[in-house]
Amino acid sequence: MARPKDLDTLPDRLLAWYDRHARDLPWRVSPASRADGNRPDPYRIWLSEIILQQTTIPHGTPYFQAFTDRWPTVEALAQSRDEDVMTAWAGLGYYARARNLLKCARDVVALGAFPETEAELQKLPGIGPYTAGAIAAIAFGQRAAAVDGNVDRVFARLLALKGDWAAEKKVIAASVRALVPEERPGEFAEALMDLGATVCTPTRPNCPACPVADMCRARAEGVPERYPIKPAKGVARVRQGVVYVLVEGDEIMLVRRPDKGLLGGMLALPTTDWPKMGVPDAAPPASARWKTVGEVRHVFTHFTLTLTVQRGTLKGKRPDGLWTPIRDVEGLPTVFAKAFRLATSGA
DNA sequence: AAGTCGGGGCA
DNA sequence: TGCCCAGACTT
Repeated sequence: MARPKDLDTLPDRLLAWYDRHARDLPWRVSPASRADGNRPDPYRIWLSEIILQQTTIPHGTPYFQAFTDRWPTVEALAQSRDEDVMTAWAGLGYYARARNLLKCARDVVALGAFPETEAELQKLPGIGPYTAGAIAAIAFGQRAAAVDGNVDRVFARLLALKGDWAAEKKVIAASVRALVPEERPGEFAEALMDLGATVCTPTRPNCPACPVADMCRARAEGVPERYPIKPAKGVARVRQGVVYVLVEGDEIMLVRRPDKGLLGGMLALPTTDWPKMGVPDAAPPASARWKTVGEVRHVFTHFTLTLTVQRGTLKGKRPDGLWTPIRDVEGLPTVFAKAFRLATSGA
């Protein structure tokens, strides 16, 4: 794959910049510490990469601390109960990550250790092209590329890529792979991501602070923030449903959602479905005197959900469910936490 | 190749 | 409101 000759000095210049400007992150071994012979812990690198998939560092960091405090090793995590991991993950989103996290931990324990190559890592659940490259490079010093959203943006600008975004992303991946240095491949990956996160930012890139600004075609064109050029998204979709807060005494009825699909495997309140079109069929979990207490609105990636919150006090026989003292409720995904708060606050 | 899958922060 | 964030998996 051909690449502009003028990117040849990028790795050395980027690593020199990284030596002075690396972010200090809980799972990371700094350049100075690496110089002292310290190496990243593959378990912590893997865990941080899974947590940070499509997740900001401020949001993910407290979860990383909580997970490593409670499960300091992959062996400890592999032995934990599924419900405990799902509860610890509640609020982070993309819950398939939590299910795959546990599967992966158990696979790794069965293997005896984390595999060290990109290809072997990518066979594990929850580890795709980006994460495999990141772990191989950062934890095992392999010459692998880790192309995340930051790196896509940095290279879209460096090369001023104007074509179809899906096709340009392949150009970027090939360009980055060709540039990964033999020495310090992991720090090269970290440096590219730091550059994107702190200098080559989405809306207001700080080009004067960029160590490779002179190589940047978007900078030369004068409007670097115009890149990357992505296709417009479709019209926003809206759905609606009903969520039921069924109470008896000081206990509330919860349910466990099926593993597949939206909020899979998570603790939840009973609901109707929320069809793509029209209104849902009423599906209260028991016959009771239901009163509407309000609505909650929640934005998912590809639709906005409005749930009517109905509250009922049970008089007859309890339906099957996870009846839980109201004060002990934890581990609900955010949309249900909103409904729970609405129905139990001041009422 | 296109859809699905969360949640929070910010312009 | 729309976009972004250390993307992966399913169809």
